[in-house]
Amino acid sequence: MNKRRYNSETAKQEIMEKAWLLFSQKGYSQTSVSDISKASGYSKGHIYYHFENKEKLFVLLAQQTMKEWFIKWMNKENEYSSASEKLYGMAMHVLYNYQTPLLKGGQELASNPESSTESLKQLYELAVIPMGAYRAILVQGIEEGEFKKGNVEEWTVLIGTWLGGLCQLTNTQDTRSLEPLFKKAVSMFLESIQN
Amino acid sequence: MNKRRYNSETAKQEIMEKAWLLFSQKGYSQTSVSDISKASGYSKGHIYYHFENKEKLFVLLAQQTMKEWFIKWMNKENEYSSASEKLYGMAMHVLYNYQTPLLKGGQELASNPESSTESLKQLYELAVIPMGAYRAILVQGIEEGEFKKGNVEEWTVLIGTWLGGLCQLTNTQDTRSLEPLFKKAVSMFLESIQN
DNA sequence: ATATAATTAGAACGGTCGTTCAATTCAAGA
DNA sequence: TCTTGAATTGAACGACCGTTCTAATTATAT
Repeated sequence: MNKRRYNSETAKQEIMEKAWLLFSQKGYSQTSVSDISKASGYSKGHIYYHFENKEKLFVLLAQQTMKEWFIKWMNKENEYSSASEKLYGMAMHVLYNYQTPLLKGGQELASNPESSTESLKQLYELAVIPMGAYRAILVQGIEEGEFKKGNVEEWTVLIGTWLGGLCQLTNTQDTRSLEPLFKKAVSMFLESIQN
Repeated sequence: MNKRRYNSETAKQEIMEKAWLLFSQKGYSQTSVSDISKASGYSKGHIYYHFENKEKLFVLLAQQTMKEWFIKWMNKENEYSSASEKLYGMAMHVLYNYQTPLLKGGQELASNPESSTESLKQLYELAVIPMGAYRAILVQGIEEGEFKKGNVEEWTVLIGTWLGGLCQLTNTQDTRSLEPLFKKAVSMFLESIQN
């Protein structure tokens, strides 16, 4: 093959994009570095020029994905005023932006005894982010008298697991068609916590 | 090694037990046939004497697990009379008997493009079983006037995803300590559908 | 023009994977 | 006792894994 010279940074970006796609589709261990090489068009050696190893590449992508998810939510949050509206908005945000396939890869990596402890820690910290966002909404609702005074931690976990569970459906169903279901979940949840 | 002769059926059983354990702990692709061989004490060749291949072995275990889950529920169901009680009972049954780790392996297998279509179909049929059990409870509740007349299919999916999402917590938290959370989810759900 | 360093490809490495197979042992029937 | 076939092993196979290394190419600075 020719050793053309291309912008190294865009190369890195392209590798990350293709890797993200493959990890999402096939999971962590079922995606090989060769797969990423073929899909991106860059040699295996070049991938290792940019990234220390497969595990670190994955963690980086997971972090980036979660970061984008959070920033995107922060930008959208102000569109809603009441905590109830925010909860509906969050449900839609989760439906359309929460990348369950990639996180599934994270569980895979996490359950592998050979994963480095540092990666495990980093992945764990990732899971905390959405919970924080949920909690913030619930706290606002309580403070403004919109929601009852209740066990915030419990509520946070409950809405988190519900939305997470619903997200699994995106594997088998069209995203758009799931909107009513997500909204229904929120409305049922609100029935219990609203004043 | 000596080629001792042992009861072949118990050998098969022991292999299945160890395989089940490993698949649950490490997932599908991270569990090798060699792992199963070492853990069970039977040679690799002997595993292939009993099972066509790794994929079929896994599907068999998944089917068996789900079957047992369902039978166990059927036996327990009569302990509860009202549909509401049954829903609480089901939540506990799911918490203590729903083998998420193994099903995680199922998702792994399902997302692998090289899995045989037959295995995929069999895994999909598995996911239907618990939904049927949830639906039955909801239908009973409606027929006996305990629950509102509502969209049963929607309710089924909603309680199913909620319980499924909550089950993920068993990966990081003690099962016993999750009881209140599961019960709280059911009580919130009931608030919305009870007459 | 030359030297140096960054970049890129692809072969090579040691290992493991799922699977197959020949060889062997054992139990039971003839 | 001899034969047959089921049971069992472990070596062997080809493929692929993540990673490393060498060599080649190119850009840049001198």
